[in-house]
Parts: sequence; structure tokens; C-alpha cells
Amino acid sequence: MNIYDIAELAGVSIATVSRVVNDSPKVSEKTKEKVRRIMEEHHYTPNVFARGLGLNSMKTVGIICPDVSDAYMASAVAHLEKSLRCYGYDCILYCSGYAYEDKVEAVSLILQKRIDALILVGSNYAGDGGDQATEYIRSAAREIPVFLLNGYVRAPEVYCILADNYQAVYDAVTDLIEDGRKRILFLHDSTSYSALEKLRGYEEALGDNGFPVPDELKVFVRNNIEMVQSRLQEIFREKMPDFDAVVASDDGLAVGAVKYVRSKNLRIPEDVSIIGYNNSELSICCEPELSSIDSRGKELCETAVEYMMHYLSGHPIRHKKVVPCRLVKRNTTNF
Amino acid sequence: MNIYDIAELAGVSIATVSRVVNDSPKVSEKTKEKVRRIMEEHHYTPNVFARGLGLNSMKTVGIICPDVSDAYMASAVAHLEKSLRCYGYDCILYCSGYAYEDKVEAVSLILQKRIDALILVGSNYAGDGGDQATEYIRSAAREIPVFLLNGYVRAPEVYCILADNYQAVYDAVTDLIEDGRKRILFLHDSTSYSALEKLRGYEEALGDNGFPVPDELKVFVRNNIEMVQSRLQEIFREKMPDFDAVVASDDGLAVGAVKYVRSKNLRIPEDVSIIGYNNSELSICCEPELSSIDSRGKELCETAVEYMMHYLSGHPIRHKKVVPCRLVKRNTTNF
DNA sequence: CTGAAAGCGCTAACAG
DNA sequence: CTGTTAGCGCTTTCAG
Repeated sequence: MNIYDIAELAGVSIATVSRVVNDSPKVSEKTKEKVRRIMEEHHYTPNVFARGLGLNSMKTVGIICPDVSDAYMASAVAHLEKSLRCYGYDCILYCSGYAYEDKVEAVSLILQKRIDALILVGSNYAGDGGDQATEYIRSAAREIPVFLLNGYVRAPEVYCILADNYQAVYDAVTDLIEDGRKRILFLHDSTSYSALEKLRGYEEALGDNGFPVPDELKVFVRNNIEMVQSRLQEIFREKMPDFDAVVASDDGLAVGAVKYVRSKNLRIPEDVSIIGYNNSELSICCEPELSSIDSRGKELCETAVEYMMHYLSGHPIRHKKVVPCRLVKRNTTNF
Repeated sequence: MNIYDIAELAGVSIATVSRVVNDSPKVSEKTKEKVRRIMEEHHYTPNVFARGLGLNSMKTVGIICPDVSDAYMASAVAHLEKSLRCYGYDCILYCSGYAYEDKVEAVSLILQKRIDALILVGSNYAGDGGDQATEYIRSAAREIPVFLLNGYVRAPEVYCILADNYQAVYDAVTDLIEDGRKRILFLHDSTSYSALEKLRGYEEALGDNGFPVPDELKVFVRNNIEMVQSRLQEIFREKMPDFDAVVASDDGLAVGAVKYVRSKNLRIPEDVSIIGYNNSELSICCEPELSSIDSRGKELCETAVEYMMHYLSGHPIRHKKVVPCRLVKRNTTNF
């Protein structure tokens, strides 16, 4: 059943049917009514390929993330998909993995699909922002608009929607200091843009409060509960851990810290105060429940899609938009 | 840059270029080489819309799941995407939500995209298998092959790939009984096909071992850690909980049970043995770590995609394929 | 307000 | 092995 069939049945030309499908204002209500009825009756649906060919668009946006099975990204993809659908856009999903070559490959492949826009989820794509490492993003942006969710690359046609991770960590660390903590451990697992921002928040908060920033308190470790435990075990050996607070760049890391601290029979938060990141399910699963910085995934996603729609309808938009985070207090902090 | 440009530059006809693009065997290596070089040089990529129009396929499969932000589904989507990509297929993702009307709508919308096949993730789509409730699936299957991941609907062109949830629960309960447990609580949160299978495994294992199946030990509760705690609190009030084991149909439920049991100062697993489901991150996050039934999401997904490819290349396939589960023992059981 | 006709870029049947 | 040509189903001028 195609447009010709409908045209014939309705006794009009295919042009008219096309206009009806696209709800063009220059068709009389009467004709519209008639054509629509026929379409309904015959369950006609326009062929998206043909339409795509003509319009050079299928109202589809590409979403690339390193790994949807990661809770944070899964949630982001869910929010993005939902928002996009509200505007009538479909999503094609590509999980690229974390390796540089794979990311480049992912972008290159997805561009061939002639998507209307591309969203890169997570700051892994921006890397540390080095020009070389982000050339593939700039290059993609020469073909279609690219939106970075929680990443930052300064280039034409790339639009960045970011959580204010710097400020969030800065504030958290400051709160801890005001609470009397002297030795604040920072757990991180990445050198992505947002990871670096978090680190900067940690360092500057310490500095601004007159504290040194000792290297041994910044521990870089894979985001895996057991790994964190054994890493801390290894660092502090037999001697008692000499930190009284932990700020982690992800809840998984924080849970590892919780487990380690408890295994040393220290009290949380009395002896050590712990703050996680992302306010994920993990944060209410462990014992005691984690305080956690909520990076506002939902707002970020909705903002990104709104921006995109604005852009796609021909309006100019800013290159960077920052959304504030929010600390969710639970049982691992006492302020 | 289209096929005509390339043809002209290479001094051949568009048919030849097309053949080269599709790696047809009936082009001389020499010509192929020449055309390929030109294509490379000019960064030519075939227009997928035009190709789609001609072939009536864009090598794309639709994936619908109620909610990708759910850990189990996220992981499934990740595995599916990866496997599909290996075969050169793209994924368009649709999160339908759990409501019946929304699921019907999702299927109907995604069919309009002329996907090559449809995958429905999770047994929510099969519902309790009632004919009425699954008509939309049968109907979709009349247009394209439909694959149910962990759901079951008996109908032509719908193919079901299932974890053996019945057996898994049956075995777990039997193990608990052999360990001397007398009052085994069953926590569930759904009436989907697989949920029902789990329940059946529980009931039959009890029955086959000469135990009664008391209604008060089957508790149906929303999958939310706090909800489970307060629900159990409400059921057992001031009196001591009188169960000595728990089998949950999801790790989230099991974590709720762990928290409840610990709040009553009972020992795990000595006083109560607890088994979760899905072997998710939650299971190693709580204290003590959960034993959990691994429903083999990865194998399920890979099997599904293999099946699909087999089908798409014209071979007949079976309507149902069952993958066994596996109990991962950790600290909440002592057998 | 409506219709005729020219593409959009590619595939595949047919002819050589 | 290669070229010609007729669609695929829709959008969009351009005329009327």
C-alpha cells in the first residue's frame, strides 16, 4: 500500500496525499478529511525510506555512549530517548566502548546513517580536551550538529551540556572541612573532562581553605568495589588509615571505601565521612547509605534535547550550558 | 558526492560502482581496486536512504524495552547492540514504559520504521500470556519477525529465547530445603511470564519436598529496597520474623530483605539464608554479599541475535530456545 | 486548492 | 565482466 494506491482510492493526485500526510495548510479540509479516512481504512503508513531520500532526514538522532550497561549512561540514554521521542525523533544507539579507536569508529559509522544530530554521552569522548584527541568530534561536527553530554570540546557546531562537577566537589570538600575534617581522600577512576573537573574542585577547595594537597590522598583506581577495597588495603597496609573523609567521583568507588572503612572497624560518619557521586541505586544499597552528589542526569538530558530541537528548527544556540549539581545527604556524612 | 560522481570519476557505470560497494564477485579485481580508490579519496559513503528504498531494508533492528535505566535491561540492550553490530546491524531503541497501551503504541510506532526485526526485551511484553493481551505481538509478527527475550508467546513468527527461571528457582529452593530450611519466603514483584515461572519453581519445589505452600510466605511487593523493608516490617510487626530463608525474584528485593533481616539482628546466613536474582551489581554491594541466580543475560542476548541472523538469512529456526541459569554463591547462603 | 512531472541515490534485471 | 534502464515511494517545484 503506497501513496499511489491511496491517491487512486481517494480520487486525488499523489501530491495531494503527500500534502495531507504532511498536514500542509494548502489542502481543503474536505479533501484532507477524505484522504485521511482512506489512509486510516487501509492502515497506510508512508515509507520512511522514500521520505528519507527526499528530505535527506529520517528524524533520527544517533546516541553514542561507551557502555549502556553502566548505570549512569543507561539512565542518560533512557532520558534522552524519552525526550527525543516527545519531539518525534527516533534514536539509534551505538555502544562504542572506551578505546579511542573504537570511539572514532563509532562516530564514523553512525555518521553514515545520515542522522540529524549526534549525542555523545559522558565525558569520555572529550578526553582531556587535547586538540588531537578530539579531532574526530570536530570533524563529525562539520557534517551534523554534535551534542556532548557532560563533555566539553570547543569547536563550531559542537554543543556542550555539562553538570557543574567542579563546583559540586568544591562545595562538598568545603563542607567537609567546615565539619572539621582534616584529611580528605579523593577517589577517582578517569581522566575524562568531568573527572578532571571534579579533581580540580577537590584541589582548589583544599587550597582555598589553606590545606595542602598531598598526592597520597588522591587515589586513582578502577571503578570496582573489590578493587577499591584491595587498593586501599594495599596503600594503608597494617597501619590505620589516616584519612577522616572520602569524596569519590562515583558511587561505586564510594561503596568500596565504605566497605574498606568498615572492615577497619571505623565508624561512618563519626570517624570517616563519605560522599559518593551520581546518586545511583548503589548509594542506598550499601550500609550505611551513601551521601551522594546528584549530577542531575535527567535535567542534563532534557536540556540537551531542548537545545537540539531549538537548533534543528533553525535557531542559534549557545555552545555551552551548565547545570548545577546537588548533594543528597544520607547517612555517611553528618553535616 | 553520489554514485554518479564516483562512476564518472572512475570512468565506469553506476552499476559497476554499486557492485563494488556491495562487493559483488562479478567485477574484476582491477576495476574494484580503481573504484575503491576513488571512493576512498572522495570519502564516498552510499546513501542509506536510497539503498533502503531499493532493498526495503536498512539493516536495522528495533529494540523495545520498558525502561533502559533498569540494570537488567540496560545490560541486555548492551549485549544485543554489540552482537547485532557484529553482523552489521544497527539498533533503534524504544523505551516503552510498562503500561499496556504504551507498549502497544511502541510496537506500532517502531514498525513504521521498516526495521528488519523486532526484539522485545523482558517478559513484560508477554504478560501472563493471555491471548488478548498479546495480540499486538502476534500482529507485529505478521509483518516482521519478533524475538522475545525472556518472554513467551506462542505464535507464528515470534521466537522466544528464555532463561530457565523455573528450574533455577526450583533448584535454589530445593538446595535451601536440603540445607535444613523450613520456612522459605518468596519475594516477587511482577506477573510477567518469567515472574510466573519463578513462582511456579518455588511452589513446585516446596510441594515436591512435601512442604505446604503458605500464602503468607509469598510476598508481592514493589522492587524498591525501602518498600521491601517496610513491607516486611508491616507483615511481621513486633513478632520475630518466622522465616529462615528468602528467595527473591530480583536482587533489589533481596537487598531489601537483607536490610530488614539485619535490622532484626538476625544473622545471615546462619539465621536466614538469602538468594537474589540477576547477579547484578547490587548483589556485591550489600552487606553481606548476596548469593544470586545469574539469568545469563549475555548468553540469552547472543543466542537471540544468532537466531535472528540465522532466520534473516533464510533458514528456519525453532520457536523457543531455553538457556539454563546458574546460582552464584556468595555470603548469604551457606551451602 | 490541486495535478503533472522531475528528481532523490541506489539496486537489479536485462542485454551485451 | 560491464553498461543501460526501470523502478523503489515520496517531496517539491511549477503550472494551472
